[in-house]
Amino acid sequence: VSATTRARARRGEGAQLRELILTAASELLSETGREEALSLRAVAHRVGVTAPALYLHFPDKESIVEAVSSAAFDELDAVLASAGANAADPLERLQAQGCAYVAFARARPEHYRLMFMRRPPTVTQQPTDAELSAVAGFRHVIDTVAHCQAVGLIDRTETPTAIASALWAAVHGVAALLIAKPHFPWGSPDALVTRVTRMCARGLATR
Amino acid sequence: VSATTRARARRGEGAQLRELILTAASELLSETGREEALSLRAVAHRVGVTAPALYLHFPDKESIVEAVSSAAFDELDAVLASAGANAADPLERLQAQGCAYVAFARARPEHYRLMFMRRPPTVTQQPTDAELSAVAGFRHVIDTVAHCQAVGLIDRTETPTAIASALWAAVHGVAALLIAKPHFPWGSPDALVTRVTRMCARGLATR
DNA sequence: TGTACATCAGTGAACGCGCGTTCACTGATGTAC
DNA sequence: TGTACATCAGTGAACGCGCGTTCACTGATGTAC
Repeated sequence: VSATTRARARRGEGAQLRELILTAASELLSETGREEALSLRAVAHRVGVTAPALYLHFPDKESIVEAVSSAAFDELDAVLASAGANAADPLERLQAQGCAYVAFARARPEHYRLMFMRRPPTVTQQPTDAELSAVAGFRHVIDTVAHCQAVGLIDRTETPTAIASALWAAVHGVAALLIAKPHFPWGSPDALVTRVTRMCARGLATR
Repeated sequence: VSATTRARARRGEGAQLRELILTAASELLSETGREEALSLRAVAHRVGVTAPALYLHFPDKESIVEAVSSAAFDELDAVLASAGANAADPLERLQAQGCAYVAFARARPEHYRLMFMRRPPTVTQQPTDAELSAVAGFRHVIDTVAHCQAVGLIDRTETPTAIASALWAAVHGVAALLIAKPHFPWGSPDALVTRVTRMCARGLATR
């Protein structure tokens, strides 16, 4: 919202602007909670620069959005990597990862929308950077599932990837509904997320 | 896409246009798969009328969108009401309802987006018609859960509504992910949905 | 040490576009006398 | 049975808006001689 003009960068330091653009875009997304608020003019204004200056670092708007999304995927990756690190057993760790996932989504709802709720590009193309990062974060869940299977907490009739996909879908559902229907009478969001993760854990556990 | 002009309605029959508008809007959504394609001009053109004519029946664009969404909620309600009617037991019926839910979402992805993945209005207002319809459809799931509890298939430590919410979240996750990330290597979508519903059913079932 | 010059990091104005919406109007259809 | 009139179901042109993007430019900064 501040409108002061940024001092021009020195020779060779133009690349600083790139980071400032991404930060501004990300903050704009968090603060307004509306993807449409992320216009080139708004981003540029927040940085203290004019809109065409953004083209010095990005070929078009879409690539700015994708860079923001990609950074958010990295963040989620870190969250999942550390979640439940000190859990008593891997099945508990799995639940902790589920809770952390939803917490991330609720903390950054508009980023989460960008990451997981956007309309896919109509052209069937290569996986984007963002999609690859998604897979990277997903890896932590697959590993935990495999660990559960290794110690006999989950049986081995299905692959870790298949099981992790099912879990992902379930927690994504919680995250997405809480974001899209915040006024729905869920009772407490925390209760919903623990209920779902517990239901999943029970459904997977060996008897 | 056809451009022929529609014959003007006779006196007193202007209300026919309302239905035509809703049908056109709904078809446009299905065919293009893009909410942005649903512009007043596009809808009007498809009906064979000029854009201002839409204001004869709707105060603004938003109320057209909401009417389309509301109709879709009614459809989903019907789907859930009849799904798994001939299941062997209520727990199986619950799974059938889950599958039917996802099938609906996949058959009408853009309608599903409107219903469940849209940004909520910033003003915290009364529940919309659409939201009330959502509750109506949700009722069928709550009933099935209650039935399961009545016959001892699910234990009674939690309320039917709480359990149904958890189930809704889980299947919503499947639907939403399949819509938003269709190119992700899920394996077969059907496999994913049965895996999730089975996991949930097992997680809820009494031992 | 001074000066001409290339380069870099931007600016400012403008473009075309599609959008929701408004407004004054028109012309066929039915009604009253 | 004929005619004036009100009403209804639209039309056509225009509005202002914000958007992504382009383009010619400027002026400070560093470099070569």
